[in-house]
Amino acid sequence: MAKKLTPQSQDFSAWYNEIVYKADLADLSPVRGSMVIRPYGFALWENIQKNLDQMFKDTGHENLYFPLLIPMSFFEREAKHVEGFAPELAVVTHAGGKELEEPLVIRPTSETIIGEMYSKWIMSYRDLPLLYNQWANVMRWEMRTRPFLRTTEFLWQEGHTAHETAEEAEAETIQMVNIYTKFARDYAAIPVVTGEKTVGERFAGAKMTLTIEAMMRDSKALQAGTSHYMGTNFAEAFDISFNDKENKQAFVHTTSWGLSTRFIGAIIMGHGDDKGLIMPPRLAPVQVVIVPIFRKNDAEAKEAVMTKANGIANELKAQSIRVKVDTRQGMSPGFKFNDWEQKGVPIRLELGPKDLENSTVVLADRLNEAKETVALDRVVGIMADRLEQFHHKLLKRATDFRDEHSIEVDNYEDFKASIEGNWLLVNHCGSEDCENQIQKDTKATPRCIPLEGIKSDGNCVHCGEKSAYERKIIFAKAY
RNA sequence: CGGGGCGUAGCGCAGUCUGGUUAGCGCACCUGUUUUGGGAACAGGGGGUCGCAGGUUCGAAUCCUGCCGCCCCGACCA
Repeated sequence: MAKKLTPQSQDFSAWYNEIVYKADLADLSPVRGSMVIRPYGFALWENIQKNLDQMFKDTGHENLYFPLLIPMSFFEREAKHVEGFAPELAVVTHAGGKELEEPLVIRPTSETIIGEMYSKWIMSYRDLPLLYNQWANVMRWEMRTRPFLRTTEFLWQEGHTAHETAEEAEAETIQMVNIYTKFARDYAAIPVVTGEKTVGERFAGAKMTLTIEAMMRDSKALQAGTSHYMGTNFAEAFDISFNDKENKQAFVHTTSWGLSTRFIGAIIMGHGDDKGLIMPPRLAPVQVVIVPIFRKNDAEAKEAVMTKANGIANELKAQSIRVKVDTRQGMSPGFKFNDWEQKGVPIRLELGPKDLENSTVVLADRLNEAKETVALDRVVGIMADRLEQFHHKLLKRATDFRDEHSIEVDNYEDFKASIEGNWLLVNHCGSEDCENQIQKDTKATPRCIPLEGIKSDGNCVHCGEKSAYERKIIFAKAY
């Protein structure tokens, strides 16, 4: 713990790996590529879950649960889907001491088994729309893994809806990406760019993929949530048909949308600095930490300080503020200050004998350099407002950073010169070959066609063909 | 699967080239004392199949053979 974090500017990846372990978010597990999410990390995930879940329910969705194992044959029904996932499937071939007749796949996503069940449940237009979501774990056997960003097993929610018409399903797809956008901005203080994936970057089997893209502090992009319109592809593969109002058979239009524990990676890299994490207050496991200060052999002072610290904590709890009193023994106050800064707690109160004499408390804000002294009888009253301000300061900081590192370029020389450290807004022809050449050249990929982008119909930044979109699209290096 | 590297205490490493008593250092951990308002100091202490198996030798962490595992870079990906 005494060791300093590697500065972001020196080695961003090293910084990331160190802070994940130092802040007690996660630990390595014995199985390659999978991790243990520790209480501090899991509390963050629980806060993500709780708030997103409410947003889903507010828009009419219900939760349910599908099983982990899926028959292998299901993956062969939708050609593009199997093509997309085949290399990264983990397969169970033996159980109960015998080889299974048909191998079972550990779900990499649940479209197929959900399709199977929906085909039994949906008979009539009266059964539609079907608006379900599940919180689950999934497995994808990735080549290279990193804590939270890409682990073999990860936690997520996957929403799967079925609709009567394309229009309705598309509206759902857009509604859900908008929920992700709002969640990222209003809870995580991350100003994502929302847009559509190009054909080459679409989800396996989808007709439209919408994404939220977040800029990390090294200015690389992280896809933080996606919402897909599947058309009738899955309905046709799994025979999800219904009788419409005219008593004609029709296939349903389906959507799916997901946000995973990767989002924790977005919070770490989107806000963190050289001191460690910076937790967005609305999701922070601990919003306020109180560090009591006293000498071990001064029982009277200890008693007075602890009583006051617990008193403040109880009053904050009564306002539903998540507060912790650091009662750990044998650690110097300086150590504790650094420890909580590393963990990214937004506001820290330091309370010692000197403060009690003056009826004050020292308040340190994770985003400010300077500390301030606040009257003891005011500190509880200002806290909710301080946390609100913290959220807005954090969001502004991230928004300014994103905007400073987003630039328009209109020729390939400038593209190559500025791709390091920036998101580039460019005209593009829409060809997958052209995308691939740019990636080979620069490691940058099309992140999205922003929903609210700069209108433009110029020529492709790389090949000079006419733009395929009526707006500029974002290219960036990504995680 | 191509290229590179590493397996010695919970973590990070030295020792291996040139075999030799009890395998060492830093951090972490335990006990005590003094400390405590920005990562405390001192003293004492616990903890090891030196990746695994075999071989050479009076003697192997060190030399030989085989195996296993992990990490980094690339192609793939939320």
